[in-house]
Amino acid sequence: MTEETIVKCTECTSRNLHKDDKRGEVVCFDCGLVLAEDVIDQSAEWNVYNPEDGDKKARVGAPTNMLLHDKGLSTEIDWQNRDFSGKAISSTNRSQLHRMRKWQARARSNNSRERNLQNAMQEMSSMGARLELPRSIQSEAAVIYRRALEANIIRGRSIPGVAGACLYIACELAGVPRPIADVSHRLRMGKKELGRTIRQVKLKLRIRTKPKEASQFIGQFCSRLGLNSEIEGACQEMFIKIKSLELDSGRGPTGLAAAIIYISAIVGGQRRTQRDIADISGVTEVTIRNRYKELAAALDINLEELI
DNA sequence: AAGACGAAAGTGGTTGA
DNA sequence: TCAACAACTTTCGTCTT
Repeated sequence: MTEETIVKCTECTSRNLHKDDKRGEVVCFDCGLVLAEDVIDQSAEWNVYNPEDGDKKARVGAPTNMLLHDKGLSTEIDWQNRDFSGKAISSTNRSQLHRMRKWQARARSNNSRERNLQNAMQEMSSMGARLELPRSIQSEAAVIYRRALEANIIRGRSIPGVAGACLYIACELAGVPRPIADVSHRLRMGKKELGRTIRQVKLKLRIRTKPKEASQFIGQFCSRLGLNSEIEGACQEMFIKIKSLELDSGRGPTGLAAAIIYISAIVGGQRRTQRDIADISGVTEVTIRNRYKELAAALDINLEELI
């Protein structure tokens, strides 16, 4: 109801708003502010970003949830040698208590860690929702975060920073990478810093990811541009051709995907502006231009006559 | 007025000596 | 470790629709 009336962001007055029917949210693309939401975090299903991922589609959710910082196992052990009624505890029990305290102390040293984890898990959960990620990817991110914490990577960095990096990496590992620009924008984080943190986390945890391909971005970009599956299919076909001609080597996959979509949309009679495509793909108009000129020339496509 | 264009200078990451 | 390098971004004036 309220969504209908919202045209401008209350924060930055941008008109560049994104309405997501599935989630019932209206989000400002420029500052990331959620202007309206009916339902919080209802999506537990996959967003399918490209056709090959269709068969991976599944509802998931492990019984033990990695997003919880513990499983309710915390127990406090008092330091006084008294039982619950205040009586002194017999010496026979003392050694046992002593051992228990030792363990408790050991747990205490993990206490700041636990607190960090607790914070981070909450943070990640809301970040995951903002990125519209399925639970499975959020859980994977949580696992990565735990490892990062154990490897002392968080020191000197912010919890949200590392959490964002973990979410990004989890997407990559799941085969559904998101542009850094998109992630940083939605999470309201600096692109440079996010990129740096991602690299460092990957380096320290020895996480290797396959080089990304434009085809992995085509689906998500098309859907955000409101382009139908015909156009998307044409894009994927064009990508295959481009790849076989090695026109993709040394080019950024997001920029390439953006250019492919720009061309295919015009050819398919559903033109989108360079600006619109630039906004959702996280590359600039300049890059789209450079790329599409290059591709059009190599593929011998004359766009002028189609406009 | 919006969209597209392209030159020029700047940025950060990669590579190779 | 550092400089050279390619890809991409930022910025901006200009042309086109």
